[in-house]
Amino acid sequence: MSRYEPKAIEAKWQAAWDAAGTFTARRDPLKPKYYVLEMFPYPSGRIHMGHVRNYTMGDVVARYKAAQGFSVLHPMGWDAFGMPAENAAMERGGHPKEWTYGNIADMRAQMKPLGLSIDWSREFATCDPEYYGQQQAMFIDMMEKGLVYRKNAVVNWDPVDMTVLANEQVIDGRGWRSNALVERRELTQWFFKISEYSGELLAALDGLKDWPEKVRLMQANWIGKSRGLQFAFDTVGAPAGFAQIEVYTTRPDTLLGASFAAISPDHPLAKSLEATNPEIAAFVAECRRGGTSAEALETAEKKGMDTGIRVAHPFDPAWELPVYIANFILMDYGTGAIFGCPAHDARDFEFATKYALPIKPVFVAEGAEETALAEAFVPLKSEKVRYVRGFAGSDLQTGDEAVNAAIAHCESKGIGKGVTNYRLRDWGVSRQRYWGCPIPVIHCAACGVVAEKKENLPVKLPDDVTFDIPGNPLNRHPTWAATICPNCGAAARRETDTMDTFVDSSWYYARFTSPHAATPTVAEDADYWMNVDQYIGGIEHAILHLLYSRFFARAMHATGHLPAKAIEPFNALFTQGMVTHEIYTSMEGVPRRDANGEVVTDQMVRQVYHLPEEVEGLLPGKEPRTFLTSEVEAYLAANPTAERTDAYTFLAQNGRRVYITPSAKMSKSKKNVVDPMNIISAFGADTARWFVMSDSPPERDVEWTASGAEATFKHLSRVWALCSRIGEMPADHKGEGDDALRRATAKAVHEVTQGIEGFAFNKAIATLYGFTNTLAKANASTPAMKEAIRTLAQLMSPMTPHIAESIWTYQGGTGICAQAPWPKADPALLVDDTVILPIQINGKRRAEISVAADMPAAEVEKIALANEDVIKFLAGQPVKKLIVVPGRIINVVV
RNA sequence: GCGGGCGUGGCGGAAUGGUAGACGCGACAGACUCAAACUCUGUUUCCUCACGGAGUGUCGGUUCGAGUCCGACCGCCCGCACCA
Repeated sequence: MSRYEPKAIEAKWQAAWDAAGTFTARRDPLKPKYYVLEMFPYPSGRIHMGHVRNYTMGDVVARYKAAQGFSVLHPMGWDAFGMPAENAAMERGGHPKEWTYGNIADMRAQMKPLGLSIDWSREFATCDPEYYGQQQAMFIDMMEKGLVYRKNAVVNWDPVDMTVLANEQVIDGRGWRSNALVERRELTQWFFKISEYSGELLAALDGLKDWPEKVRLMQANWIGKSRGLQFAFDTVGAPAGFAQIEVYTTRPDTLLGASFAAISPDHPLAKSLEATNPEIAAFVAECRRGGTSAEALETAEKKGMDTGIRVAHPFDPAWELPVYIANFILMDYGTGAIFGCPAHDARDFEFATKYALPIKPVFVAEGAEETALAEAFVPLKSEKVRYVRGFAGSDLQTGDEAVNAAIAHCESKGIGKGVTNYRLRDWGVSRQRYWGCPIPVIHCAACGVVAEKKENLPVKLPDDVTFDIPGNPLNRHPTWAATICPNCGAAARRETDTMDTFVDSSWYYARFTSPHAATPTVAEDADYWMNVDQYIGGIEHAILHLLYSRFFARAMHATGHLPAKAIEPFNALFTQGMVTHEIYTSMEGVPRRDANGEVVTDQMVRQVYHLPEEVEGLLPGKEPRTFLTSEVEAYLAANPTAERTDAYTFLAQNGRRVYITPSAKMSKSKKNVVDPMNIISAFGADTARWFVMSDSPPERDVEWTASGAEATFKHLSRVWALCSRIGEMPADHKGEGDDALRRATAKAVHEVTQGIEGFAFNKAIATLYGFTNTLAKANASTPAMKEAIRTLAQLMSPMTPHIAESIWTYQGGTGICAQAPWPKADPALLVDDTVILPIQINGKRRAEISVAADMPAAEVEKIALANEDVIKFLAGQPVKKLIVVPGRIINVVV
């Protein structure tokens, strides 16, 4: 064998796998199936290290499961609709379609050299009409099932870009792209009825045993179940039609502490009053302004306005409460109206204090007496408290008990009823954008909103659009929207909204089971391949994508597109950490200019970022770091917003000092990125794959370091050299220690298997390092050495498949390593004949003895007490207790 | 504010309640070399010449035995944030 040259062998083996169709997924009735899926990428055009880590993890699992005898499905596709393509078209011209498909081609070309075991014949992009046409078909099916509907909703409207913005696209009240002040507009929007499944989506979380606890918790909080009482106040002095106000409360036990009622500025009553009362109109308008994330930061101040209307307390018609319009009441939770109990709610307390409303405690701490409150008293509902103004249940009870008693009491008196509420809202999917899946409905003057006929699908996006003016190109296209009503045949107009791109990613996992079918799914395929056995992706999708997918699987089942067993589509979920890198900055002088462009002062210092490869002073082993210097301190003093840099080195090119900030997520703006393509061309894909799996546990962030990548390459080169050496051993070499080597091999098999099974890839790799060292030092017979290195190749193959194939073939392995059955460890070889037992005296290790593994405890005791060191440390003291844990440890207590 | 997670060498990190620091990086020493790089061999938690002692954020508890379990505190990270 010659030198280790990854470029040559990697291309060779990738071609060999392709030619043999090694990774083509097939329905095989004789094998158990295994479906591994990594969250598919957005085709930005370049892969990054995060992709490498994500897809390598999935690949390790896929290759391992294939070797275990599973029929593996490991597909790849593209989450290809979305705003960036339109933004690119607006900024640089061109068409989103060309931009997107061009990026897909580029990214595929960058991914292929990684040698992933992907069945590329199943590849698709969500912007393929074949894909989104099926999505439209399901949309229509869901309309029929009542899972899709239209309603008016308040949205963030960007008046410049003329589109709806998601909450996270609104920054400080302005559109993230246009910088225009965002307006709250009420528009008719399409919604998926995810709230219909609130209870089920919450309850089913308990069954997702192989999901991270954190994700389940985040989803549970997001769904936000609450149990409370809904009842009506009779009004006094309200306009016609508002004889009653429905309120919802989770603390009906505090009804006797009520001091006011409050309604949302968006409540129908508020709207009615606004029409006739200019003062109220002004207040309500003020509340509606902003209304985005900025406001939350700006001020938590509670504001309200007394409407003059009064309501009667349900327990005592003579007791009247004022009705306020308050800025902190949300219209779309509960009924949009509340009763305020300031004593036991922080918000109500703040409000009552401001408007001098009464604050009467309903309960006090167990054993305490009623006193004036300086702040709201809000103990856990599980805590026992003493009710001083209770009306149901015993005086001494927990909040939970009191709530239940209060609901029962009120229901028996005919005052309202117990209600379960959820925080989860219906999913608004309308987007006034071009590059998305068209909503397949038609607006007819006579028939209203009508679904397109299925035989007319897909409703394709027109190609002849321009992006030179803001707004939705579909809306201003001269002919596209013009169509005929599928119902009456009259001239009608297409819906010009497209779907949120989260819809596209809510069912792609199901489509992979029959990616080119003429229906969304095919029953036999979905039945065989679903569910996804292992899903891998970023924690950032913990809520939206994963919750939408869970909803969609249920909706697909309801419309006959998925079997019942697939309503929870992902059996196991793994969320991987990010790839991080140090950040390098230097200070650069820039002239400061006034408004006319005239230079005012010579220089001001600016922080500029540098790519890792620009920082040549960072030579390994040169200890380039020094702690804070006065220069850095001076810079920081002059630039209070600058990030604190705590170390520096030198930029070799011009001698400028470079400051190092600790690792952060790789990002283009900070230039702390390492291009996977550079790594692959320098060291090969196997090095990149091995490195991203080593060192850190996969759920945690991994720091990319140049020295770490080099170390990996060196290690693979050593394995290569070791393989050559073993290959050149004379066939009749006897050596010694065959048995020990077999034991070491069995142990390695066991530990690597455990490591992969448990998603502890870093530990599996640590084992492989250790085993390689053992093998390198061994002097066993030639057959034993060959067997050991073949096993090493197999154990390495999920991580470094190319070098593994070369070693396998060179050492006489049969067929393709990727298809060889995973090695099994002989249990007999995992147990050592003799064990070393440490001896503790009073819990401190003092000696050790070597005994037969199966030696009876009584005999072990004898040997331990006869040990020289033990005798020395005991110094004649009597032994109080002697603990022998077989195969583990001995503890002598004196 | 609420919820969750995490604190182990110079660094990334290992340790079913049973020898703390596997494995890797870095560092140090030696071999090879005219020399350096590469490569190979070895050392590397701290204190102590040594014997020995201390040690997993801090304090306390349970246990024959605690990084691991329990309680309080400190620090860091993440998620949610007017949800009545």
